Amino acid sequence: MGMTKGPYTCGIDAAIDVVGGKWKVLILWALHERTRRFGELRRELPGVSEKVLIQQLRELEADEIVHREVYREVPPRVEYSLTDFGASLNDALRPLGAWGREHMARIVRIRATAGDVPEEAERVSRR
Amino acid sequence: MGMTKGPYTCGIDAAIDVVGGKWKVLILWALHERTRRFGELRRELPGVSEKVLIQQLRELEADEIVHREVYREVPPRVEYSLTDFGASLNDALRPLGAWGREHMARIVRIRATAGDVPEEAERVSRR
DNA sequence: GTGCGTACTGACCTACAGGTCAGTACGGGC
DNA sequence: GCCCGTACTGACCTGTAGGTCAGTACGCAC
Repeated sequence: MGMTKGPYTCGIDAAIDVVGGKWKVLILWALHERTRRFGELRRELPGVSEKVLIQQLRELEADEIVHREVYREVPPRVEYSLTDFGASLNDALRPLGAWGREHMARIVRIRATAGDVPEEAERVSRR
Repeated sequence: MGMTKGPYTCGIDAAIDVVGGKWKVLILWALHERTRRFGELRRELPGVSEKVLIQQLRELEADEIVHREVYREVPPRVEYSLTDFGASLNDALRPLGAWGREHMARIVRIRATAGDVPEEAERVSRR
């Protein structure tokens, strides 16, 4: 995804570099309500593979967004939670989530209507 | 990028589907201040290829985020601007941009320090 | 000693976003 | 007749994010 990009051109660039993985925002969303075990997270994100889930959790941990707590038991137990830093990121994402929720219907409608591409002649404005 | 994903799991998912291209947020950012010609945009986004820039502009146009105005002159002139819908998306992105700008130094520092991966033993908490 | 549940790890593969580069249409200037 | 600048288009290639799947360590229960 991102990771080790050169100096960012703007703040959004930097944020996307941190949260740009396929499942990362969903992970943040899931951890927002409460601490979760690895297996819980996997069940929470239908379609994610174990490999990628761990991978993205590790990256988020490296970025100090999530905290990983290992309990040396058998069978093993690992709990993931948001750090304060992660919580602040989640807050910053909230307006975007609200926008998406608010306009989801419109987006879906546009997507469904796609293919009705107007001819170039019609797209052009006469001067 | 996104395009025609199934029903979204949450609002952020939907928003990312719209704005998830490599250059799309930068395009929004550039158009936020003022209308731009195609060539201006290309110069504004160092590293973008013409093909991809056009592609992403077309997708944003299809999503009613940007407006494309063609002036039938020679040489051709095409101006891109934000729609009201696009402006609202830009507003929703602002907190994320602020977060990134605010914590950019930290992110860069973390990235630079990466490789100092603590041993598993040290990462584990004794109970 | 066989099988269980958990949280991983690693080799392998694939799809596709995005990059490269050459080509097109248009009229104006020389 | 030829080249210029602009805004594209399309064939081709590549890097890599992410998916599949098989394997591991660990103690406990039976």
